[in-house]
Amino acid sequence: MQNILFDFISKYISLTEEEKNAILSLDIFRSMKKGATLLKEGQKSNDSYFVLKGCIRTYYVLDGEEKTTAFYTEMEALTPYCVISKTPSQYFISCIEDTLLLVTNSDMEERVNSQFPKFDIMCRLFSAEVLAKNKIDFDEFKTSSPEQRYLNLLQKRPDLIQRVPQRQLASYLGIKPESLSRLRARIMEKDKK
Amino acid sequence: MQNILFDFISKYISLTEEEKNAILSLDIFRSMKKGATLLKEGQKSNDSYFVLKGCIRTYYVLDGEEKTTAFYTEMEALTPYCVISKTPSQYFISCIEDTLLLVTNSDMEERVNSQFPKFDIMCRLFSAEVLAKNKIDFDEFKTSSPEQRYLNLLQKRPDLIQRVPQRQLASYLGIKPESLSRLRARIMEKDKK
DNA sequence: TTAATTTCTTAACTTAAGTTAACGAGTTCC
DNA sequence: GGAACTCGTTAACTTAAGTTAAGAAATTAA
Repeated sequence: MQNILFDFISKYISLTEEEKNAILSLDIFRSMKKGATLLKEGQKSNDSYFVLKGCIRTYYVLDGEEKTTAFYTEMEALTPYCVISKTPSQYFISCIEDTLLLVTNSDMEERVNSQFPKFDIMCRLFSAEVLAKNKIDFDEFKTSSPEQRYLNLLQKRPDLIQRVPQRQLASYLGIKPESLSRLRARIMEKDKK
Repeated sequence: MQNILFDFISKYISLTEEEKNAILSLDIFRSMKKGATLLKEGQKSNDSYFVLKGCIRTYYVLDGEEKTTAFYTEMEALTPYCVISKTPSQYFISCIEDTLLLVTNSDMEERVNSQFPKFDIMCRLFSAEVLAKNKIDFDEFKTSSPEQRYLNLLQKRPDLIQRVPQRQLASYLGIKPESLSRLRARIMEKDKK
């Protein structure tokens, strides 16, 4: 279980045994059940999440409707905006599957990072990478139609389409569930020909 | 001119005179003319940008059409994905106005950061903040209609609507220029009532 | 300053997403 | 086991974005 984490970290920095032990001693591994809620709208929090196994999502409740905007799966991290801004969260975070997470809080991070400055470097490298990738994703979203987005997802993250309920997938694609159904039927029809 | 930068940095860390001088000695200030191109599709680069004054945009050329996906104005930073991935860029970057920039390359950053580990901390804090904000922006985009996006932009970044050509604004909002024109006319009509 | 080019707007038409409603197939909960 | 709910799909209808085209306005280049 730890190995998943250390393999991931090794992509950015190399760790000594001492540093590995420091991480393990933090007791940040958390196992969550499907459906469990990590953060609620209106709530304040200092916790960041890193998914080792499973899947979590962020969603808003707008006009009584859930709008799922993002999924985080293996080796993806999320620091909610409320952690940065110290304001109540605008969105919910919950587990779509049984999920194994790292949960860290900002105090803990500051402490460890000041003890091991190397972690600052890792965080910098990791977030620069995620930032640049997010931009590409956002750009792609802006420049394509719902149908193209769906086909694109089918290529790049076929697993998501399997593991996520359709209605969540729909709002992730920026459309209504009925439109996703129709769009899928349209694609099937084309494929037949 | 430097003060703009140091004021900004002071939001994250405090700098000694030595550290300030180290930054200044890097010779990273660049003044660009309106229309100048910073990065082209297909090109490799190690340069990151930080806008001190003016405005730059990123755009793709798809089917011979320019698709502008992002604008960066005062105190906003961009590290292109090609810098991270070491692959040719998928998008262009150019100046919409006469622009004053910091241009840093990754070697330079590594050197300075290793000399002043404090900079790693700053980069970590800054990118964590930008990352969390980008997520909110993306979420907002997904959960709203083109018209809502435009009204939202009118609230949050009225300056952009002034300084940016309509057709660039349209693709930034994920629609065609004709749709933006129509949408604006629709809003005007509503306002009249 | 004029000519050329690009930009913005408007209009008519097409296409697809939003909306509302209905139905069958699971799920969850008494 | 049955009732209440939720989920995914389909259909009919509404609304708005995409497309094509044309003309006026603004920019740019000669």
